[in-house]
Amino acid sequence: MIKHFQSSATKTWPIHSLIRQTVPLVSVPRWSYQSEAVLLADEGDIYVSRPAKFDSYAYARAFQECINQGNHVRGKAVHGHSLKSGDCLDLFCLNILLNMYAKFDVVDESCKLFAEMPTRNMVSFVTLIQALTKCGRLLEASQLFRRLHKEGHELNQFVFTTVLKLSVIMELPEFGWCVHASISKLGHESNAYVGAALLDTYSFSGHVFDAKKVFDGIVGKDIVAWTGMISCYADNACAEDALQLYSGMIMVGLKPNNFTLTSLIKAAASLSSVALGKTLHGYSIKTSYTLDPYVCGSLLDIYAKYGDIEDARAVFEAVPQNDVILWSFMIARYAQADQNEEALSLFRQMMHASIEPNEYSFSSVLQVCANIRGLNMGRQIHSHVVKMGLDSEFFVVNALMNVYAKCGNLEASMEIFSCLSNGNDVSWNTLIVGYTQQGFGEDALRLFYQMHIAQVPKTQVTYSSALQACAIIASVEQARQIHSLISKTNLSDDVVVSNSLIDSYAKCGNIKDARKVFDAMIEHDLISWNTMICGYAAHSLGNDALSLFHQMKEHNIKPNSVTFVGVLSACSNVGLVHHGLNYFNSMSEEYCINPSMEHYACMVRLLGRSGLLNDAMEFIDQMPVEPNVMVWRALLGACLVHKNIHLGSLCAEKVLEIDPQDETTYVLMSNLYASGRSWEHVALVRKSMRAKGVKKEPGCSWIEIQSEIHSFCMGDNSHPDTRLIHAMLEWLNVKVNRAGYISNVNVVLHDIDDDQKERLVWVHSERLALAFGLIKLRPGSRICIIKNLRFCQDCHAVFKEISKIIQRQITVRDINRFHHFEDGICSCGDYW
DNA sequence: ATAGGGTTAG
Repeated sequence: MIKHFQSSATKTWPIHSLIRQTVPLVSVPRWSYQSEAVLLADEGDIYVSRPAKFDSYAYARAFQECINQGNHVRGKAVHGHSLKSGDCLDLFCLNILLNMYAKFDVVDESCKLFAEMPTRNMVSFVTLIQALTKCGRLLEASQLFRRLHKEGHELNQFVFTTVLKLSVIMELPEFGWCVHASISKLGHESNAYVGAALLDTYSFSGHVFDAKKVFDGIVGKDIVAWTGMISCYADNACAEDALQLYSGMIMVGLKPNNFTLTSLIKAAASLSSVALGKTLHGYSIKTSYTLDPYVCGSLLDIYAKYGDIEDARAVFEAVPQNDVILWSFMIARYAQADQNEEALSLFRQMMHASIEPNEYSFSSVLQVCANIRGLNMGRQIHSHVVKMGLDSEFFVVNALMNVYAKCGNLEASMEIFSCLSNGNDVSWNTLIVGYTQQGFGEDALRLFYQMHIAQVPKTQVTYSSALQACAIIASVEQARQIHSLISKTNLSDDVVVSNSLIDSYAKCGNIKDARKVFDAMIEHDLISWNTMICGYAAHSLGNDALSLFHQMKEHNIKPNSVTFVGVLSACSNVGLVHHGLNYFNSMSEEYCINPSMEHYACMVRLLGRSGLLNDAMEFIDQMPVEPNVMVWRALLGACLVHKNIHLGSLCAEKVLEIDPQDETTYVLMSNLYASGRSWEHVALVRKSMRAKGVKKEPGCSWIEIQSEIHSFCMGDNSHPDTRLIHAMLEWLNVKVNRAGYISNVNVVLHDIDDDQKERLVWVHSERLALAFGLIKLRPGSRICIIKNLRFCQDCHAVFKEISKIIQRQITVRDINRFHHFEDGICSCGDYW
């Protein structure tokens, strides 16, 4: 009550008149006290009764004060008063008002004012152009510049810096270069402000040499000019020049500021010199520039990319954590390093600190959801994103699509995609990669062709995932079509795309075409060599794989872990036990590569297949790590080939101890018992499978006829040509039997009479596919069949016979490898 | 008196 009274009492006293009196006494700088017009606005209507006439200068002071204080409401009130009182505002004052509305982000108000102004000068134009540039209305800004030019206003340094900045933001450096001509003509080139802006234009378009010419021409180079040139070098892969220029700058006695440090750290990053980064970090700490978010950001960048992510974390912890960019950056790096828990915990902390996540934070945390296949968390964040209105942000949308795709919910991913008004290449790619990774090769390829028809530009990612899709369904025809599309683009020499082509041809059964692509490549990376070596290994071309491995070493390419998986499995496919052991030992001795489970499994397979079952067992005993399912299963496979029931059941026990649901093991075990005709054991295995709810995946094979995939399941009669197929099978049966072949019906799991068993194997999916291929494909051409499981033993033997009888090459890709049949022999040497 | 230059993340 009292307070209120006192305040209203003060109000009745005209303070501004008091201030006017005090000014001469205490000589405060002119602009530091409140102007009368501001007070007038604050006091409101009280002064309306008192006729207060203000001149334009008073209003100008008032507006400027409101700008400085960021007081939006007051600014508007003062403007309102001037309109009501009819006080005149001259051009000078109106320009400040233009600027005020621009600063308060009400550019529409600025535009309105600009249109209503009785006259305008160059300052009015410059102010509005800047305002429009800042809020992204670039077209209007450039039109305004044209008008300024047409109306014949003077072109001074301010105009030039403004329009140069516009040219960079519009990504039209050519526009900036045209302006350069006028700048030179008017002699503004040597001005430090104009020079720095010009420098930026050239730097942006990568014209380092022209930038340097501008820099050299600047008279009285200040820290901004030096920093501009340093940053130009740093941005355009001339890090050494950046550092050299920096020492020149030190020599003329200038000290780096936060801008300079940011560019220098960036240069250090492009040299991947963490040591230099650390020196600059030290200097930044001394000068407190680490408090600058930009300096901090570039330090985070260099540590996370080339050093230790924990160093980056330390930088992050040492600064005030109120910058969403730094948070997002840390989260993104953790997500990329697959440190998902850390990324999530930071995201939670950020929310807790009431820092509003932006599109970057959301896309990073969504990447975490994709990494950990966290569908529920992804959904939660999705709704959060929608609430914040960020669901149309490009990166966020693609990250969301990626989460759903990675979690196997391709429908949801597709739904987001179909809601996009214009899906760009990344969203198409996300979808194609999603379908490919979930194993839906046909859907992925359908999308690829839709993308092609929609004329969306295709990238490295598009082609490699489409080729991967071809590999899944083993469609060599479509791989060829995509290959011819690629050869018409500038990606035909791309290493990643070429590597995908090699892999795709190899997986489609066409190892010769794979090699052609390999030979045609201008340069090979480690992946090219690995892909080719592993391709040869899968095709049992062990000697080709090993000779390529030696060529690789001659080219001084250092093999990695994957190379040795290829090399060792090549040895195991062709039974090179001695070589294999040598390569295995050289891995750790020569190349410092620790053997992984895959390498151990390769070795067990190598020893086991060659009949050295005891050596294989000994090898397992000597492993420094606990063997996993893969290793035991490798030995079990060898036991099956060599019919060692005792060791085989031991292996099976080991596998089922680790993974009681491993269906392959049950199948292998029943095959093993069946081969020894111990039907009670087979029955036990089947019982145990039923008890544990393990089901045998149905055998399925497919074959491509004129770019169309035909698939067959065991005993499948659903194909329209089923009658023809069965007639063909009957014919083959007679032919094979006449050739003296006796069916190895052990492989059938059921305890039924041999006649029935034989009928059962004659409807195995691989035989159906083969019969269909024989009907449909050109006589004499190679037949290529894909199977989802391991090749059946009996079918394998029959395929060998058939290849001899009909004198045709047959290729079968099973879950592990390729089998090339020719004239009664299989490339696998009957070990698989 | 009013307008201007350079630096961080996919």
